Amino acid sequence: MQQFSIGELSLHAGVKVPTIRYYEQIGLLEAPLRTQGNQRRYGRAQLERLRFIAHARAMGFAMDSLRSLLRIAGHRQGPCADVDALARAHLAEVDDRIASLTRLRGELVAMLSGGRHGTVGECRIVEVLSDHEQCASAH
Amino acid sequence: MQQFSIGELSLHAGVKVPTIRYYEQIGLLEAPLRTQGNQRRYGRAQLERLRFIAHARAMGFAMDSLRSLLRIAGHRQGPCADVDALARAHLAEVDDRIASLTRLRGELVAMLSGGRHGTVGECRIVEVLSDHEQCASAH
DNA sequence: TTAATCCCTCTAGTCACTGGAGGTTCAAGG
DNA sequence: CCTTGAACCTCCAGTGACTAGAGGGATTAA
Repeated sequence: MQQFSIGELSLHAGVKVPTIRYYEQIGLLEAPLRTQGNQRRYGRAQLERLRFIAHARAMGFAMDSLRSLLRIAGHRQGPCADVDALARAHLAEVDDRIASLTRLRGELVAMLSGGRHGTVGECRIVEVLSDHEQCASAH
Repeated sequence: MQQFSIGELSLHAGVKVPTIRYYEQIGLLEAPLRTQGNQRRYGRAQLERLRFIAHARAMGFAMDSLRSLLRIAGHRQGPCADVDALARAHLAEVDDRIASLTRLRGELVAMLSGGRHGTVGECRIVEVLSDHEQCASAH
C-alpha cells in the first residue's frame, strides 16, 4: 500500500502544499497518518479525494457545493432521499453551467471563424454572458 | 437616456452595492458620472458590462480571464491577432469545462436513475472529477 | 420641509488560500 | 554510522475578492 509525503501528494494532485494543510485544517481532507517524526503520510484514497476537490474547485464549484458533492460521492451505496436531493440540485446547477458555456462557446467560435479579416458582424459575447434571463438558477 | 443609481444597478445586475464599488476601485468598471451631491449614476452600457462580469464570475472564470474576455468583447470591430489568440485560449478553456461538466452530468444522472432503490452500481463521480488526465488544460 | 431611504467614504472582517520565519526530520551519499 | 541538504513541521502574516458597519450627507415622496 502506497504512501505519499505531502510534497508527493502535492505533485500528483496539482495542489500546493500549504493548500493541502489548509484543507486539512478546515476539515475537507481528513488528517492523515503521521510518521514518528510527525510528518504526514497519505494513501491512494486521499490522493483521489484531493484530485476531486482540485478539479471541482477549478470548475468553479463553491466550497459548499463541493462539500455536498463529496457527501454524494461518499454514498456510493444507494442514495438516501437526502443525497438524492443534493444530486438533483447539482444536476440543475451543472445543466445551467453547460448551457451558459455552450452559448459562450458558440460566440467565441463565431468570432474566430466569422470576423477574421476586416469586415465583421456583431460580436455578441457581451450579450451572451450578460443576459441574465437565460440563466435558470439565481446567483 | 436611462440613468441608474448604484442601488438600481445592483438590483438589475444582481451584484451587491459594495461589490460594485469594489469593481470600480480595482478598475473592472469605469468610474461613472456623479450627481452634484457626489452620487454615482450609471447608464445602460455599464449595466451590460456589470452583468457580463457577474455572469462570467458565476461561471467560475478567474478575474484575469475575465479582464481578457472583456478585452475581447470590447473589440467588436474585427479582432487583431492579439484578441484572436485570447479568444482561442478561452475557447479551449470553455471546451474543457463543458467536457468535464458533461461527464459529471452523466454521473449524476446515472446516480439518480440507476441507484434509486437499494441495489447499486458503482458511483463514479469521484473518478469523473478526479481524473486529471482527461483535463486538457493545466490548472 | 421634513422624514425615510438611499448614498458617500473609510475601515475592518471573512474566506480561501499563499508565503515566510525559525526549527525538525528524512534519506541518500560518504 | 554520520552528515548534510532537501523536504517537512507549526505559526503567523499577507493577498485577492469581496462583505459589513460606522458615521455622516443626498434624494425624493408626502
